Amino acid sequence: MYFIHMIPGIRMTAPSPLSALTTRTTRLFTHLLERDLKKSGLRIGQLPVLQALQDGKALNQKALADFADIEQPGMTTLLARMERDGLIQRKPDPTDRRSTQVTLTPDGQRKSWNIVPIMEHLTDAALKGFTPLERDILVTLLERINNSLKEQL
Amino acid sequence: MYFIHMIPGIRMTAPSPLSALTTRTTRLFTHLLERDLKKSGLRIGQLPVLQALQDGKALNQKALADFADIEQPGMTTLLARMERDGLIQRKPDPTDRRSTQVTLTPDGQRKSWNIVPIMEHLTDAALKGFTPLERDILVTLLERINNSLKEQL
DNA sequence: ATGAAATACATAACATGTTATGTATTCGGA
DNA sequence: TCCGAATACATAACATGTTATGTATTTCAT
Repeated sequence: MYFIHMIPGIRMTAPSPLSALTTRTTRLFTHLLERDLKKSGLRIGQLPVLQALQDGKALNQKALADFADIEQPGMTTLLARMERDGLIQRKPDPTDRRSTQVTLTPDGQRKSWNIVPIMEHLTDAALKGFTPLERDILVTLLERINNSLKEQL
Repeated sequence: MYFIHMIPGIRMTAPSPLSALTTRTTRLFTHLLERDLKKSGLRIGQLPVLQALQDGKALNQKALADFADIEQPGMTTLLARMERDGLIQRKPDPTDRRSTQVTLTPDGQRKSWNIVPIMEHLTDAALKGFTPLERDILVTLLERINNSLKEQL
């Protein structure tokens, strides 16, 4: 049986600038992730693309934008930089001349293997001292906020 | 007496890409906040500056950068845009010729009053259905993650 | 008192994202 | 079948942030 007051440090606070708190957390994650990815020559914006294409899949740019949850022009410029840096390849879709098939280069493939341990290490560091229950509570509460915010769209 | 299982929707999950969850939440906050601020002619990056100077205070750019938790060059360009848009004024510090005193213009002052209700409304929407206890738990857990991540810097 | 270090600001180059808009191709209904 | 709508991508302009670097001023230790 778990009691909420068993969560270390729990205290009753005044309303907090919640968006500022999530923003700071995200910027810390971003900063540390960029630092760790640097050794592999990767950038944080590239992660969703590398993840989506890791198993050799070919996707078009719209599908990648949807996967990464960014707009299409953002994906276009991201892929231009990744192509410039030799991480991906684009070739025309033979079945639809509007569309472009994107795949990882061998170098992109190789570098993508570094991502999982880096993410795991950082997540472990972030959740240091968390019980599995606390982690679940956090995820649940964040997802509830996410859903509430999506209703505002 | 509170039991953790009383938190609606609580369930035991596999480890989640926590940074992706906080990033999505932050981007939702940003998107909605930008939308609401647009009516007042404000942008999200301007909020810390308006907040720091709201009561007529004059701060130099370094102090504002520290307050906003961004680097100095980012604050320089932000203030250049805000000056261009008539929200702030810069004048040389008479006691230190390296330094610039930044103050809000009357227009900046006036617009800054719109911020608090907008933030409150969005926070209320985000925390819809949260008990005060749940809000406190979320803040506590996020602050613990923040502190753990800062140790990694 | 002076010279090295620290501080405040600016600028350049860049990554990452947005909205607005244009172009080419494909799809689907009259 | 053909024309208008939808789709895929590109480009421009911009906001927001970063690191690297330069310049001017101030501070501080010898």
